[in-house]
Amino acid sequence: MAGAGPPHYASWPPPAGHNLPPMGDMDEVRTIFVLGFPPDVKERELQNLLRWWPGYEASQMNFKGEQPMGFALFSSAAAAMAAKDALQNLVFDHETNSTLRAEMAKKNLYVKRGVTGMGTETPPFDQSKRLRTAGDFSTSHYAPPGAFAAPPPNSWVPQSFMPPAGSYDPYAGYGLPPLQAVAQPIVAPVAPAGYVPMQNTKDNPPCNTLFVGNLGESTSEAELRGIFSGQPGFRQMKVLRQGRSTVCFIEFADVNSAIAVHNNLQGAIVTSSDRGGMRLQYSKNPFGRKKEFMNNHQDGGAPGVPTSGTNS
DNA sequence: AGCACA
Repeated sequence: MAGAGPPHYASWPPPAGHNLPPMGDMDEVRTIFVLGFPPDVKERELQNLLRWWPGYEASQMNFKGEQPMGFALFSSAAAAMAAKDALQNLVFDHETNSTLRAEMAKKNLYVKRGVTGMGTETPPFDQSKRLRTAGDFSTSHYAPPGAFAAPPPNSWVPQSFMPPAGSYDPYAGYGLPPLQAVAQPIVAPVAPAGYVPMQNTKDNPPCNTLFVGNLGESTSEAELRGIFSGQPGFRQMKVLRQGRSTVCFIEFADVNSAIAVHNNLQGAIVTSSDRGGMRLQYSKNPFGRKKEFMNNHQDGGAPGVPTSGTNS
């Protein structure tokens, strides 16, 4: 099973800058996945945030979970990557301490062109009951209606950034200045206050999602996020309040990242909790995967291995 | 100890 599975992230062109292939292959993932929005975010906000970006094609906000999830499609993997980096750690809303986290999506956002019911495509994550796109963009790229003269200040938008009008070079804006320097993470990395020996009986087989237990009801999500969000491979986390205790799920990009954190942070003290150290276990069900029992006897034993999409 | 989301 240790198969060298197909890479989740298609191999991008190296950041050499100018040797980029003209308009990436169509099978490259050129969609980003953005988390960290405040719960009251509007899809329009995502669109207005991204439509300035070179190569932006469409976006969609998914409100299914506790946290809104944004997806945005770009004209190429390079453009998507650049936008992803630009959004990384962007403070979206100071009031709610919302800091964005962006990753490459696993699949491309499916943009419904018309209302034609070709519903066989599978957009990232859940099948869209709620497929929304940028709306009406009949031109190859979105041309702003002219309402906005200047991008919002204090943001990632480089000065040289102008929505291209006629000739469109998706790489014009690439090789951008180090944008991360502008957007400071508000989720400061938090080092655990200390460690407590934690015996972990009854763990599950390793997978890319950790289950965090032994957390008191007072446990602060911010502290957890501070501890975990900086860990290599961190994808997302979800906190669940269960009466007088709290549990938390953390998804990582791959099983190895989860294993590392499982070992390194075992028993780490969570200050806001009143129970000392946290217990880290592998989740019974990885993020985004349903347990399949009777449904699929063929795939009985690899909890950590997502059935990577049949990319047709 | 407590395992959601799809």
